[in-house]
Amino acid sequence: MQTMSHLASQTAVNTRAMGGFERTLAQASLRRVEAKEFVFAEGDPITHVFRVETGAVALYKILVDGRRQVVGFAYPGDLLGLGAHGQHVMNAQAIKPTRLRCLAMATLTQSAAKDPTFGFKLYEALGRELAATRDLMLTTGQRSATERVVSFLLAFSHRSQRNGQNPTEFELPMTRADIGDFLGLTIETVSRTFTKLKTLGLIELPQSNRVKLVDIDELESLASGEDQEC
Amino acid sequence: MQTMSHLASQTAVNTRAMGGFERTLAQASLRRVEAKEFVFAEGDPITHVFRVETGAVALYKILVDGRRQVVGFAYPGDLLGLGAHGQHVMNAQAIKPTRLRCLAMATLTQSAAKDPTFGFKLYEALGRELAATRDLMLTTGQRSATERVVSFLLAFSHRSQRNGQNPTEFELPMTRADIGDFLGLTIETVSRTFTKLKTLGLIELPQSNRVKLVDIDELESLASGEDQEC
DNA sequence: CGGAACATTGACCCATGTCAAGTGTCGTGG
DNA sequence: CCACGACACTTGACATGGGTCAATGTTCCG
Repeated sequence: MQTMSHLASQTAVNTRAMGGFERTLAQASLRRVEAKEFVFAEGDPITHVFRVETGAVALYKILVDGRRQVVGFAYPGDLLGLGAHGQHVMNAQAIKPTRLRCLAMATLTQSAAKDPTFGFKLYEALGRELAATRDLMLTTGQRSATERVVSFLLAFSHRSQRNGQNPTEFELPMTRADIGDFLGLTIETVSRTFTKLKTLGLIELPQSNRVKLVDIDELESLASGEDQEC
Repeated sequence: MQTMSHLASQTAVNTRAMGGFERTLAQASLRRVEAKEFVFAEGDPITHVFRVETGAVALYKILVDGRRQVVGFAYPGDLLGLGAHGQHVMNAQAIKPTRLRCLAMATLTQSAAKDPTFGFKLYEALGRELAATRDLMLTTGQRSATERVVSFLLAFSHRSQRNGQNPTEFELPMTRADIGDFLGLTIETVSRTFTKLKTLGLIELPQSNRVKLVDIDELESLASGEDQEC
């Protein structure tokens, strides 16, 4: 299949294969944020682009009545703050202690002006982001609660595998509320779905935010219609 | 507010303020497609970028079990085919007779290589697309059926206004099924919601795909939490 | 005129939301 | 070391919005 991105896999732009970008970032300043601290908020002027070094960040929008849509999570290697102009249109909040590289917007635009391929690379990176967002939309728009949760777990598993970590057992850095607001479900439904999957013997939950995938084949088939990665 | 895009407003990239792009496109070849004809399909190699001149196109993905997610509609001025690499990851199907300008991918990459700002412009255009997609996600993920339908109608109204057309009465080029698959609702729910809005005196339906917005203020407040355009 | 495609409407039901209670787990302070 | 509160998570009972299935209506076109 041609799809290059998976649910939740690339909700922020990854910097692999972005050439000179790595070099520029290596010497960018480092910033630490604690869990629950904001990297930036909706309405903030855009001054920097960030790359997550360690930790994890949730990206979300809020409706006036308080409902929240998490549009993605950024993990090590992911970029934050691309794609918007002038002001941020969403909130970026750390969900665990996080270190970030900070790259001034001015540097970014300068690079784009000098290197004709650079802007194009940004474009391509955003294209991947867009594909991931659309995959998520497919999930939240068309799938049942179980399908959503299973897709989410499998996506996390694939990400772990790509990063050379254990794809069958991992720690979820986010709360049930974050997962719910990401998948368009309530906390309770997320919790019940986890319990159901555990009862079916498809997963284990040694702790509430540690997940072990027991029967991946069955899980894959539960996430019916999944747009498989190649 | 800073949001530059609205539900459904920019689901495909618009070419306004894209400088040399206009010039290049003006001499690009023209293609006609009939209603229901595909502009491209998932898996097709990407050979061209298209700009809608007249008509309308639906963009969608399909799950293996047949469920469909419409991710957007492209209207005159909108670009189709940006953001993907190698192969198309979705289907683009005309929903009425449509004329398109066709621009070879090769031309696009050449322009990007020559003009350092061109790639950056593509990036910015995709940024708007991404923002629109996230707005849609907020809608399908967090809102009730009524809120979704009303948001959709208001977005269409705003688009009409921007294009100098009547913002209070317009013809919807798409079917109820298209709207449902866009908003994550069934045909029946879309239909019932239209009927309800009509009964409440908020809209009129002279024909089934012609809508008149009667009480826009009340509609705006029904689309609660709407991320207003500035 | 007949049929196809689309839209509307009704009856029913179920998945998921809502509300409420109860159960860890962790960190802090006595 | 224990008590306490804060917070996250789980579980249950119940309500309901929207899905499903089925029938009917409408429009359009051959």
